[in-house]
Amino acid sequence: MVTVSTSKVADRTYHHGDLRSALVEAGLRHLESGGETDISLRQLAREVGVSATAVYRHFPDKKALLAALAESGITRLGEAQRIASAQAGGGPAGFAATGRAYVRFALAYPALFRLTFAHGDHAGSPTSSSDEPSRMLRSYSEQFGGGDAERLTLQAWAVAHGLAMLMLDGRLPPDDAMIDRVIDTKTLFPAQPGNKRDESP
Amino acid sequence: MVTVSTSKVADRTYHHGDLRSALVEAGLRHLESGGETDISLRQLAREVGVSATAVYRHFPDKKALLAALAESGITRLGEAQRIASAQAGGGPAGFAATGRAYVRFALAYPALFRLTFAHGDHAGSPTSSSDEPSRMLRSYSEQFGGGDAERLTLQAWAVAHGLAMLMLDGRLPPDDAMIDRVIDTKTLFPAQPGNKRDESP
DNA sequence: TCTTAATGTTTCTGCTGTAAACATAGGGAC
DNA sequence: GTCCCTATGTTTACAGCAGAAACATTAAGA
Repeated sequence: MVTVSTSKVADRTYHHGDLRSALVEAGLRHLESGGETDISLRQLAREVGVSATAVYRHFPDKKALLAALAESGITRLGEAQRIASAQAGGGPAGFAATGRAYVRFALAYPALFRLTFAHGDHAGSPTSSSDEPSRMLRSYSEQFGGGDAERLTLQAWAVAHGLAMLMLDGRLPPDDAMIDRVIDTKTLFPAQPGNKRDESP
Repeated sequence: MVTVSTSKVADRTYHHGDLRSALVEAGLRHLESGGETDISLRQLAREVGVSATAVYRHFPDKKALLAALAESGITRLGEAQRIASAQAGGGPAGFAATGRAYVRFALAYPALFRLTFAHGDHAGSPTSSSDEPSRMLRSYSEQFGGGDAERLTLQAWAVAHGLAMLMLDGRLPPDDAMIDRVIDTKTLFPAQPGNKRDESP
């Protein structure tokens, strides 16, 4: 009577199979489910059903795990922005939509958003970054920046990021209408033809 | 041979004298001296020369101590902004100066700045706050907001805060010239007479 | 002088990240 | 088929943390 295990799922074998992915998934679940920023390696390991120190076979330290999670955060943010941009039909409205999506993403996944911006490896301005949020921002700014694309890039990013952080930190109420009012095409980049703020009726 | 102590200073008595202030001062020293956000109660207590749990006679928990430190942070930020505003001679230039001072303060005292915005008790927008940074922001926005003061308040705050956070988190280089370029009177609130961005020569 | 309230200390619990030594399995070389 | 190597687990241990509970000391007022 041999206890050969032919079932290949949930078998509690000595080796987990794909612990790295499991840890990242557990971490994401944790981050998405609540506003709690703190993540405990041991807790994560417990949830995955593995000893605390097993984590170190896949990540040199906690920071590395967090960095992996942060990467997922950027990806998801990019998806949200791409969808918002498309729904707005591109153009100046699309640009504004990516900004609003940025803030709404932060409010929807506070912990993930915080982590994303606290633990990115990534050095350098969006001028040199290749992640999707940066690329979209750069692209739109070049379209509507009117000779000073970089300034627009920075201002647009700063407004969205600042609004997001202030709302996350309870400095401003997480008001949806307020997002629309602050991230406004007309007042934020009025340099475009047909988009001037001084046009009188 | 009585060991009566008549000296009233640095006597290592059982009772510290003013432990609460000493803890806050030690905390501030800690926050100002480096970029490290983490503060340990025990370390603070050690520096002050007192047992770890003595802290709890003056603060219900760690959060409360951090909140006290955060309050100091707001005060100092306000001072920096008031000076900058005065040096710029008030007006639109003064407004921009408060914004730049905001970002420079963040870069100069990263840990203190972070703490200030992470652990403020304070609920509500700057519309209702009475701290000096909020009052200055409100006042300037009403002067130059041109009918939509609240929007200007929010946008100005968001730009400064966003830029500060992005630089603190290593997303943008802490470039002094970049601060000047992003927080720019002409492009950020162009609604003022004599301050239009579209005036052709 | 005696009592009491404020403020400090010791001791303890349960949590954390992580280092070191050991255990187990799966796959390739013989 | 057997043997050994390597990847990936576990156990154990350490130091540091926040905070609760019980006890000690002191200053001030009745």
